[in-house]
Amino acid sequence: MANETGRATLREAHHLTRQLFEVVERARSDFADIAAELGLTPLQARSLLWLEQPSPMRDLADHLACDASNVTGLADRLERLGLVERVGGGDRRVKLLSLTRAGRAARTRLAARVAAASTVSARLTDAERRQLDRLLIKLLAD
Amino acid sequence: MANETGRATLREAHHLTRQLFEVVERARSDFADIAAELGLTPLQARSLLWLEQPSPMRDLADHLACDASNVTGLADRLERLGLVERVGGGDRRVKLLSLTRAGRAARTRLAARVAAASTVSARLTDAERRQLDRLLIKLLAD
DNA sequence: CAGTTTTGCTTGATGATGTCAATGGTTAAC
DNA sequence: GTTAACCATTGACATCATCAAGCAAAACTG
Repeated sequence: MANETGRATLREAHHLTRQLFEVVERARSDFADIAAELGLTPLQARSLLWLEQPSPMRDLADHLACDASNVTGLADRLERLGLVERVGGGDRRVKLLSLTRAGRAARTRLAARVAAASTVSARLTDAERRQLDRLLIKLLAD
Repeated sequence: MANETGRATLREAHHLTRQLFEVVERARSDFADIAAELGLTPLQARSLLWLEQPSPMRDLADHLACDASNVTGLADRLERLGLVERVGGGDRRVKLLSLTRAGRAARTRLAARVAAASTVSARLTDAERRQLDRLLIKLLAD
């Protein structure tokens, strides 16, 4: 690890990591732009897209991998924007976040824009996509 | 784009994008952990690593791709931690951020930990790294 | 059944980061 | 030498993150 090859590998790894970050950063930025077009933050847009079905706030917190108290504020803002509403479920502890009519419209627009902008990997051929898939799977293996 | 192939491609692209995010998220999380070990936020750690030479706050703002006013607060916090200090350069408008002795020590520790944890692509063979490099370059092409 | 624990949501405190607009001091450009 | 551009700071504001505390409802336990 202290020889020439080791150092070269480290530099190379760093280079690859930086490129990976750049690709993702670009995708993230594209998504943020789309969200901003609808006056939403990325997190709000992600929530909207995920809320295909009325869902417990707890589940949304899990999906977003954030604290439950965070979702309270998030839901407050989305509610103030008229995009979601809190409705009761069977369990009276639980509040389901349900898209309003306006929320569904926003979600549809979001989805369409995201799909249209999903050119991230449109630059790759089928074979290249399969290659990338294989590499990413290897990187993500436990 | 409305045929079977088009739809399949879209799904596939989404799948790949999600995997890319996951890889980067893992790397980001690893970095955040390392930063946290030194009581730093990721942004503070990035700044420290970048401050190899005393540099204008403006340059740091450019590197971090954030507003200059943001760097003021960032520098305040790093200064409060005793890791950097503001020193004057030739241009009296400019303030250089310069690592203190403690800052250099922290930077060294950070760099070592980052290098050791840079196993993100250590799971790939040389050939696979070259493949990944080629694919990422294609994704990043303008 | 009664008492304890767990769960789901909210609230409040606190901190880091992001934006924007305005300011003061300095340099550069015309 | 006046004007324009630049650097850092400040203040107001919003978002997102964590943490601790609290309440109500459910689930579990003896």
